[in-house]
Amino acid sequence: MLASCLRAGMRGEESRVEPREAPRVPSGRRRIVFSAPVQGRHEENPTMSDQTNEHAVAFKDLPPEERLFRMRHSAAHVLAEAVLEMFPEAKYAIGPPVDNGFYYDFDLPRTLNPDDLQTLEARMRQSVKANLPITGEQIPKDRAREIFKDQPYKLELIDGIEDDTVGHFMHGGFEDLCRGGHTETTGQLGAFKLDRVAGAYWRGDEKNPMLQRVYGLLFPTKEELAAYEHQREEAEKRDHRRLGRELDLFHLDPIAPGAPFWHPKGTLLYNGLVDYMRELYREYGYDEVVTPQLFNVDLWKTSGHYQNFADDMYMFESDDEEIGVKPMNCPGHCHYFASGHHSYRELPLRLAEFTRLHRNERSGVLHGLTRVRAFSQDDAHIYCTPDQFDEEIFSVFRMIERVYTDLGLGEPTIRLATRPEKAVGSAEDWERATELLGASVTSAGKEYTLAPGEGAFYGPKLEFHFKDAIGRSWQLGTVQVDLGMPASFGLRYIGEDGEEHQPMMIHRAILGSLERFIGVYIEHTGGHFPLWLAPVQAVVIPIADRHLDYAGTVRAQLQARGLRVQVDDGPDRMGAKIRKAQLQKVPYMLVVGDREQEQQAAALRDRTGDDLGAVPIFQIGDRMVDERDTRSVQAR
RNA sequence: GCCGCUGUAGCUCAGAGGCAGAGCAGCUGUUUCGUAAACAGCAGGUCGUGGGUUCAAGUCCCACCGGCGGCUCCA
Repeated sequence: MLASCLRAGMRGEESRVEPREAPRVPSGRRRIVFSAPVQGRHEENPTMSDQTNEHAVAFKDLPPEERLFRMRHSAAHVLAEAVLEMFPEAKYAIGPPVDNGFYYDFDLPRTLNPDDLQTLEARMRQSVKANLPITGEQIPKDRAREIFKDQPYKLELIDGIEDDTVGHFMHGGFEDLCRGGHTETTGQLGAFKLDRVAGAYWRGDEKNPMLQRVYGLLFPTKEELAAYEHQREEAEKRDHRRLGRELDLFHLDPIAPGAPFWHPKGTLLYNGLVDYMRELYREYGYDEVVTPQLFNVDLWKTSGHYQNFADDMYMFESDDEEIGVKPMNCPGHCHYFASGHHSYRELPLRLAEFTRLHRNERSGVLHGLTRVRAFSQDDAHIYCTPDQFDEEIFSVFRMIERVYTDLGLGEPTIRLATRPEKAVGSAEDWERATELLGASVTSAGKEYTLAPGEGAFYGPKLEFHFKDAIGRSWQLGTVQVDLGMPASFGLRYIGEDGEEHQPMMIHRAILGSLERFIGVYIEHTGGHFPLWLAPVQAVVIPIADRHLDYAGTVRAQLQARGLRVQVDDGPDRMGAKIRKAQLQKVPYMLVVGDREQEQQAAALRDRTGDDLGAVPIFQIGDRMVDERDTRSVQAR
């Protein structure tokens, strides 16, 4: 059964949509990519007809996504033309279309500044105005080598192409090595704008020289370009670093790079999520443990982390021992497992841990809460028999679904990450484990796409990605099979047959790093947390000082029901207090004046601005308790 | 770590060789107010740090440290 499901699942690869030539989708900040309309063509080995019949179908008759792809691709050429004109000695590398636009990489005699972008953009507009025809043909490699004899990057690209001929595209006096996909003329570029210049390693390898990458934005119309820029501004308003400060949730300081200071309100949010996960752990049969922070490096040598990640671990000497601060929980959990005898009756054993992890991330990658050096995870390791494997994976799927629903995250998309270059275990084990994971996804009625070579060193993994409120995709949970540690830690259990067996081991996290999750969740909700997670659930706003006592009574009544309620007893007028609460995104405002005091009520207002009229306090309490206990995902 | 940009009050920003500024936030006082900002006053700074040029340096130069945007990495 698994095998047939497996084949079905593997087909997911074909439907995978990725920007061609674009960097792999990504990481850290780059994980946040606005969803792209660019659809997949065949990236590798385009057929001859693709190129010789470049303009066989009129540009205007192409599907819109193909037109956009070509506009962006041609814009990259026009950019390179402008750069070569500005710097005749420039070496040009690659210039693909990407989400939202295009880029081109150059090796230049000096660094570009923002004024240069203006100049280049003006020069590009001249090419657009000239409306030059873009022509392409297949030429023999030898001729291409002659044409690009002064262009080392192009020569390297030519060497890497397997065919006997390569694509050659021209417009005006500009020529480029290119597999094609272009507009008919330079006048068909739509609305574009040079965006920024950034460094990028040649072929993405940090051992190679760093080139200057010029990014451009490009959309079919001015309106769409403006809409994208507007969306980017909106995204900035949701930036968790900004909201973290505005909502008084956390701060970062150079005194502890990459280690957030959680403020009281942020801590409520943090602990709210931890409490929630603990509740699920009880329901799903997990056992929580607390293992050490500091281990003799022997542990990390056994697990393989020392060999694979020593540079990213904090290490120091103490009492002539070499100590490594824990970057992951799994070796500690394996050590716990190995410390006792286990019967098959104890399996599956699901060990969860929330304690703090430290990873010495390189300074350049740190980013708010989404890339930190100190964090904790809703991390767990499942030790089970081979028979139990499927059910354990399904159980994790159910839990993920539950969490996504409760948090209002919608349906995740799944990627299956396969064997990386640095890996433990045999190729056969990898293949088997990868198949198992893929099959479990399809038999759970879900689909996945492949992420070749992106697995952990100890095993293949499933990644769960969710799309946030403004269309950006984020990786959250993972499920991984471990092919190394059960053996390297000598894990054994006694089976029904009385013999020793090696358990299977599954790593899984649902929210992943709590820090990162909260960062993502802040941006997803724009700070409008559901009531059960809101640090302050209601603010009581007295109209005049004579209502202060009554406001205090209201707060006490609600606090008695376990609600987090504050009274705004400051000197502001009511309107200002409402504004303040609104900006703090407090779910409910309870305005109390003479009339409300009379009726033991409050004028209820929610953060969408709706006035819900005078409501008796006990009813407000009922409403809030219900909203909290059902974990209602309130409208924003 | 690498490339580029950037660093002035808690926050957002102006000042670009010649006395360190504004708005918001904060504090004090007046106002006691009916659904997104009452009014007045006060306080707030080694202009990221260190060095240099200059009669004079937020301002020019160098180094370092943060931050931002990319690249690389992400167990």
